[in-house]
Amino acid sequence: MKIASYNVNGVNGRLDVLLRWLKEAEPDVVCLQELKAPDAKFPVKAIEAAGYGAVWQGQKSWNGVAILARDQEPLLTRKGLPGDPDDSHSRYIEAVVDGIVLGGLYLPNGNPYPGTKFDYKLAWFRRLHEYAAELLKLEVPVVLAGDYNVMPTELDVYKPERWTNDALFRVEVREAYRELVSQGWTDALRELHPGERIYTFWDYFRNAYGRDAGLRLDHFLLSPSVAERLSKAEVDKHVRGWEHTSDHAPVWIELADGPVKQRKKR
DNA sequence: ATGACCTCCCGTGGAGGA
Repeated sequence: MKIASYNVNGVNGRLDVLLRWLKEAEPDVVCLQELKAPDAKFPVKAIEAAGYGAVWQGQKSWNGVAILARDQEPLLTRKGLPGDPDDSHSRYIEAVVDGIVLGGLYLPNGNPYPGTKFDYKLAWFRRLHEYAAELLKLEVPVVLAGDYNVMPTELDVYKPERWTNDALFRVEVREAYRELVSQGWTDALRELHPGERIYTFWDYFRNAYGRDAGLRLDHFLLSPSVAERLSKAEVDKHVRGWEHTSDHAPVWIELADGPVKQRKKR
């Protein structure tokens, strides 16, 4: 089972790129972020024509998340993260596909630091902590996938010293990510590629992609019963080199039908 | 230190992104 996450940076402006990648990569499930479209403008017909069922939570201009499933309809279980009924941002959607609970999330950017946007980011992170702990207690297979807007460690930034006061790399945010993982989640890409430089985002400025000046922002957190099935975790980096592409590349994991036994202990 | 680039909006520049 192949599960992907892709911050498309505008689902309509990027529709051709998304469809091209879907055809090439053939993921079974996709979590999308930054739809930048209201519910009524989600391109459901084109996505269905490509062979995917979809659930989505749109928003005019900003944010927006969706879950796609190949040859089936995702079973919607939640729209919005609990903990703040006044939160109007579309940043969390959840569905069950093939017995796995998929939480698709788009964590706030939080810049500039310091300020109200940074405070909102930390508050959103705290709500995610609480809800993620509840999910773990259920002891069901869960994947929390999306754009976390955090580089977890210095290994995840092309030039860490330039980012110390950025909301994506502030110590408070890295600590929040570390605490979340320590609840019992497995960071899938890091699990299979310890010590390796992996980026999922390259900004549009200064030929960042050409210089490989990237950031690792898009993460998969796996509950224990999913983590033992993890067989691959990769970034479709070449997609970032396409015309009219997003500033993020698609990221994906592959799950075996049962436990993968030969994983080295770390 | 700044800006560079790209998206969306009823726009003809501004805001937000990272």
